Amino acid sequence: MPQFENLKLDRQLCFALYSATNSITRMYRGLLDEYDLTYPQYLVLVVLWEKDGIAIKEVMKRLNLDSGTLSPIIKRLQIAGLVEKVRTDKDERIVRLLLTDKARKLQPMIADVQNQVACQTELSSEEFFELLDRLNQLAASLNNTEAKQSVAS
Amino acid sequence: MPQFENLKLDRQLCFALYSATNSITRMYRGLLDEYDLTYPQYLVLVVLWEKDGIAIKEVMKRLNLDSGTLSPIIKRLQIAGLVEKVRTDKDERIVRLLLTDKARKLQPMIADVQNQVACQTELSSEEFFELLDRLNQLAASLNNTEAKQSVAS
DNA sequence: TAATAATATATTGCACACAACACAGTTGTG
DNA sequence: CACAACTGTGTTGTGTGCAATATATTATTA
Repeated sequence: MPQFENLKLDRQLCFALYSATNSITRMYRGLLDEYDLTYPQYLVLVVLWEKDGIAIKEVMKRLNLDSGTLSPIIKRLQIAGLVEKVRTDKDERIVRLLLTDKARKLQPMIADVQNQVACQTELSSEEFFELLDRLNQLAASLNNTEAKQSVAS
Repeated sequence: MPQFENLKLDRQLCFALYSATNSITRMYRGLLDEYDLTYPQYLVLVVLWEKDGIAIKEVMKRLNLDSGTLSPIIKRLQIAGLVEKVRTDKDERIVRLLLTDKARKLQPMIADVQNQVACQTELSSEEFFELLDRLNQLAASLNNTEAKQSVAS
C-alpha cells in the first residue's frame, strides 16, 4: 500500500494513465478517420472479429463499458452497415451482434493500424509486454476492489 | 519496434490503458462526488494547488488538454466558486486562474483521495513507481511522435 | 504604419462515459 | 398460477475530449 506526501501531478499514476490514454486515442483518431471509425467503435469490431455473433452483454464485459456507452456506439456501427442485431430465440432479451461482409472486408485493411500505434510507442517488445502485464494486473485489482470504496488507508 | 500478428484484445496495450483509465475515473467519481467535483475538475485544482495563478494556457499544457475541453471545465469551477479568472495587464489575451479561499480550504479534505485510489491499485511502492515511470516514458514518446503519423512499420 | 501572421481563449458540433431510470422478458417462490 | 425479483437492453441528462472555427489581442513585416 503506497503512501504519498502530496498532490504533485508528476507523481500521480492516475494522471499518467489518463494522459497517455488521451494521447493514444488522438493517435487512433488520425488513423481511423479514413474508415469513419472512432476508437471505441474500432474496439467493438475487434471484439467481434475475435468472436462473431456474441451478445451485447458479452461485449460490455469484454470492453468494461456499460449499456449507456455501448448502445449508441453499436447503433452507429449498425447505421454504418458494419454490424447487425439479432434477437435469440431462447431468450428474447439477448441481442447478438453479427458482422456484415463490409465489416469482414474491413479487417485486413485495419489490421495495420494497431501496429502503427505500437511503433509510435517506441517501446521494445520486452518493455511493451511488461507494461501490458502491469496494466492488466492493475485493471484486475481495480475491478476487484471497485464498489467497496471506503477501505482504510 | 514491436510487431504483432493479430488484433486480439488481450494483446493490445492501448486497450489496457483505455480500460484502466475508465476504471480509475470511475473510482475517482465515487470519491469526488461528495465534493461535487469530476476527475478533470480535480486535476485542474491539483495544478493550481501546485502553482496558483498560472495562465489557462499553462494548465492546458500541463494536463495535455485543449481549450475546447478545458474552457467548460474552468467555467464550472468558476460557477462552483473555486477559481477566479483575471486578465493580465501586460497581455490582455492571457487569463490567469486564481484559487478562492473555498478551494484552498478544500485541499486538505481532498488530499486523501489520491491515496485511497493508490491503495486500491494494490501495487507495491516499487511496482507503482515503475509503472509510473513507464507511463511517463510512453507519454513522452507519444507526444514526440504525435502529428508525424505515417511512419513506415 | 497598415496589412498580416501569430497567440490566447472561447464556442460549436459530435461522440463518448456513466449514473439513473425505464422496460420487456425471464426466473424464482409462494 | 400469481407476482416479485432479476436480467438484458435501451434512453436521458451531465460532463468531458477534440476538431473546426471564431474573436480579440499582440507581434511582425512589408
